[in-house]
Amino acid sequence: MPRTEEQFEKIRDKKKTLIMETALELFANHGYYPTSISMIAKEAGISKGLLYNYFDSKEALIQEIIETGIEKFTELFDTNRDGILSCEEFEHFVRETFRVLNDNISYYKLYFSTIMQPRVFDLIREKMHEIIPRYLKMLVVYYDKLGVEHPAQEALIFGAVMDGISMNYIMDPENFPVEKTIQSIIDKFGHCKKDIS
Amino acid sequence: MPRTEEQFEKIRDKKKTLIMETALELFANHGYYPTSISMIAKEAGISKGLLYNYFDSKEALIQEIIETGIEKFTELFDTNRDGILSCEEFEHFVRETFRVLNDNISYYKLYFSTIMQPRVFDLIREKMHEIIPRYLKMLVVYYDKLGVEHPAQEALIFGAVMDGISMNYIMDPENFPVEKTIQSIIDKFGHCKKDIS
Amino acid sequence: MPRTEEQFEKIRDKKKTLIMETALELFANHGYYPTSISMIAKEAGISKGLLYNYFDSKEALIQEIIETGIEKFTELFDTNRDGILSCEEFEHFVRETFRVLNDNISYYKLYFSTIMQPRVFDLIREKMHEIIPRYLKMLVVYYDKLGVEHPAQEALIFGAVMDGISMNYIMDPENFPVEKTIQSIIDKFGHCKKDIS
Amino acid sequence: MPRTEEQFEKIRDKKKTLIMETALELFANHGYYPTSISMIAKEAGISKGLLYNYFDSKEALIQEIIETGIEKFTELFDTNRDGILSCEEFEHFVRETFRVLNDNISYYKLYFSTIMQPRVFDLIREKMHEIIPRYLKMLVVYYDKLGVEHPAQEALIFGAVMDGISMNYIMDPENFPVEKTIQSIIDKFGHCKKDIS
DNA sequence: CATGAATGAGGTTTCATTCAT
DNA sequence: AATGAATGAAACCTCATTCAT
Repeated sequence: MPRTEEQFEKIRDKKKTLIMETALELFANHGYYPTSISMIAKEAGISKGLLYNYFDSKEALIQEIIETGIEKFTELFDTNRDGILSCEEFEHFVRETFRVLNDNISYYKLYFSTIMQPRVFDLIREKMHEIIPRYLKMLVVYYDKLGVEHPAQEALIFGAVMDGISMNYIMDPENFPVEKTIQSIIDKFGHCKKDIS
Repeated sequence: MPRTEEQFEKIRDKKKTLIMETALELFANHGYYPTSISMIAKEAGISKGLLYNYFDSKEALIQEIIETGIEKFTELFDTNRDGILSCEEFEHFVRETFRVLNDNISYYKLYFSTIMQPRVFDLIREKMHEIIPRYLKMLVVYYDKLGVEHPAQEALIFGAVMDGISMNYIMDPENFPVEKTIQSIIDKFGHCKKDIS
Repeated sequence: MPRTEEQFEKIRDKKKTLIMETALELFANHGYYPTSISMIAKEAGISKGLLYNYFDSKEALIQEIIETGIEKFTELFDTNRDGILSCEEFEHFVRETFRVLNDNISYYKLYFSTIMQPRVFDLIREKMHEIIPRYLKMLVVYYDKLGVEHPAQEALIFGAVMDGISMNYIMDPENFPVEKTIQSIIDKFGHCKKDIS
Repeated sequence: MPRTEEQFEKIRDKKKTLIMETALELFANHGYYPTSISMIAKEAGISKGLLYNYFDSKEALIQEIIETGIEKFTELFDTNRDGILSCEEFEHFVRETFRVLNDNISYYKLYFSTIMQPRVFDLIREKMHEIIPRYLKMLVVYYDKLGVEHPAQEALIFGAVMDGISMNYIMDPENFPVEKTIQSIIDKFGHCKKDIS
């Protein structure tokens, strides 16, 4: 009995996911260039040829890995969000960031090791230029609503701050003072009136 | 008549500097792995062989480039500093950071593109583990003196924030709101009493 | 449809043998260092890259060639031999040595050109230290049984003599007086009572 | 006061000897190919350039080293010898061989590591073809005079035997049974009537 | 869908040799 | 006589990619 179309697709999806996850792990821990296609294939338990059945090139592979990660990230933050952020949601946003980082350590290791590499960044430049403004705009609106003086600049600074915090968290999650940082960030960049109770 | 020792030393110093500067530029703009020894040699106008007269390997080259940069950085910040920071000096520290970044854009491009790459970071791990604690300690003392509640954590967070700020500045110096950021950082992380005048 | 495991193994075995035989010939006739991987690949009709698919390095290649030869040699002499040599077997041993040399001229050219080269000998030192004592012991027992005065020393000398004979034979097999040498060796180092008929 | 011609020549000779001895040591212990000109110059405490002032090439260097050794060897054995060997002189010849080997371990290490290497042997082939027959002839005459049946073949065999003995002695002089070997060789290859006393 | 042998361009590195000083 | 910076050819080796099966 031949497999149905769906079954085939399921197999393909599974293999593709396997390859991407294996590659992500290796890219994150050894770096993009030092990780060879051979290593990935061996680690995933498949042949090099099969890998090329799923990805046109090593570049296409990392591109898809990073883009998928970005999409997952945006999905998480776009749920029920129309671009308008409340004070509670700001706190949620910060907390959620740490949760997402923590759930995808390898991915963000790769992300930060890659984001500043010219050749690799070229592969995702467009995607980034499409995503980032959305978040910035959201923050600008937020700051504007709260009466912050230079909302665009404040948004930029906040973004930069979150980058640094995330990078440092990723480098050594065990010893990073998550809770204190969240409080600090909210206090300093949330611009919310504190409850006097 | 052979050249004198000094003449040779002068030649060596000049060539070594030339090689390092050329390599830095290329590493910064293309990345470490995509930059080949051939490219560096051609750009520097020397033969591949000569490069190996000055550096044992490509790794040794980037290692020396990064370490030299770190040393230059520490020299700048270590002058007349016994580890005790005043409020004015804190502001100076933040301002100076931007100046140093701006004067060494290529170097910091390389630094950030490299710092998260496992293989490359291995080459400078020790150096880093020797430098970073010095700065953290200085900040901890500073915060402690000002009565900040968790000085060590605050220092870590401030360090992470400066990383993110620096990285974003380096990626696009033209459009980064330097002055506003400096103010913001000092306000939020300086913990100094503001003059009411 | 992919090739079966056996098909792959067959291909690998064949190629590996081809490479080793080609390399042996070149190493023997030009020397180890003057023979480049390129020469071997070209002579074998394959790409350089493929050679590295079979051998990790040039050193690994010569190592395997020499070790394989040593193993073949020991196999020949270990058949039906429990370490006890009779007078007839001593003669057989000497004769067989010439036959083996003659059947593997290239190999022994390589062997003798290599055995005294420090770097190369390092690669097979262990193997040699494992093989040689076995043969010496056999000879010691043999001489001891025949009542020779210093059997260990006699064995050493005989070994040295056979080395020299073999080396000279290899250098110019055509003009070497094989039969006379065999007789001479047996007479002088066999220590057997001659038949008086 | 300018140096005299002789003084210059003396300096030249001294330097040349220094280079040759340094090179011999390194060639013997590391091999010809693995020893670089740089290593030799550094070890001898001179510049690479100066070395080329004395030797046209690396090949010329080893060639001169080996040829000088051969000449020294023939000088030793040619003194007061018109090609006629007595029984006592045969013994002397064997003993002398060990003494010469022992006094020039490095040289013979190099000699044996080199003699079978095609490229290197080419450099001294002529010299060898000029020397060896002289010794063979001397031995042939010797054996002929003693009534040995196939003097030419016996001479060849004896030469081969001495090669093997020498090689083994050089590889591990400490543990080689010199005295016993000398006796053994004289007994077996001297063909002298033993004194019955 | 799946394999891994095979390729070839290009990478890093070495080193005998030259040459300006 | 002496230096060592400089060259360039050629060495060893890697690896993304292709392809016959």
